[in-house]
Amino acid sequence: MTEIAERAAAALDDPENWPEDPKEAVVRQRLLADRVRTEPLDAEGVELVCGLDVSYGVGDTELAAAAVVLDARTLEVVETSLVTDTPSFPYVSGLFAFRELPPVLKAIEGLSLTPDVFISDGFGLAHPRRFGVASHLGVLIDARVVGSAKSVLYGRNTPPGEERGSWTPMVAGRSEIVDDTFALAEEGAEVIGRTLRTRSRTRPVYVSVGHRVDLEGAADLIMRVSPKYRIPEPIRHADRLCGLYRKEHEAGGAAK
DNA sequence: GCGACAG
DNA sequence: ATCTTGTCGC
Repeated sequence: MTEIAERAAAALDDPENWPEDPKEAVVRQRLLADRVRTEPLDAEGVELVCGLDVSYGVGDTELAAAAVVLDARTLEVVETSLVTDTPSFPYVSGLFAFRELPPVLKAIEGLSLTPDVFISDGFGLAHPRRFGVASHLGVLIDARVVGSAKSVLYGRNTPPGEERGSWTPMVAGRSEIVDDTFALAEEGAEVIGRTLRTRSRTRPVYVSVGHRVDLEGAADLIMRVSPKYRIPEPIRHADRLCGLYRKEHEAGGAAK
């Protein structure tokens, strides 16, 4: 078992990590948020990237999580890990981690490789308490994690240019940001993420620091692993994998 | 009080 | 997230 797998198992076993209700969950987030660290990430130096995603079944009774490791250079899948589970926490915007991390940690536990960085389908610092799933996961297993979300949760956003590679900062709090002149935002307000166009004339994705990466490196990595489609390849693979897996699971078990 | 609200 | 056919575009 790898060190990361062991830490994932330990995080799952600690009851302190899994509050019963939203109220306690918020307290837990505030406590752990202090542990988030930002450090430089050399996107070009990454060799193994792991995409994570969760899919849901009908009636809120089952979900599937996938961890897919890709060779960052060729973008070929080198390992996959799948797991099915039962939701034990309701869906509450801002408290994602308490619902999705249990199965995700189990999927990570099943990996035999050690990815250089993980990509989570959600936010990191671009969160009301600066502690979205990406940061939460990173802190629990002490790994590098990048957050890549498909829609906005928190902060001010400005649409980037239409071409692939264009981006604008996501800003929290009061800012003097006006239209596309975000230079002012860099000085006064807090930059919590990046609205990034991974594909020309297609909706952008929202990148933020999860844990032990910096925003520059995170955005560079997302661009590197999204050469063709809007959604980063690691996430696309994880999405497809757990989606199909869950479908087959229902088809075989739910004999009506 | 009135919106907004990751997957 | 999920329920769902065709359709416009490269």
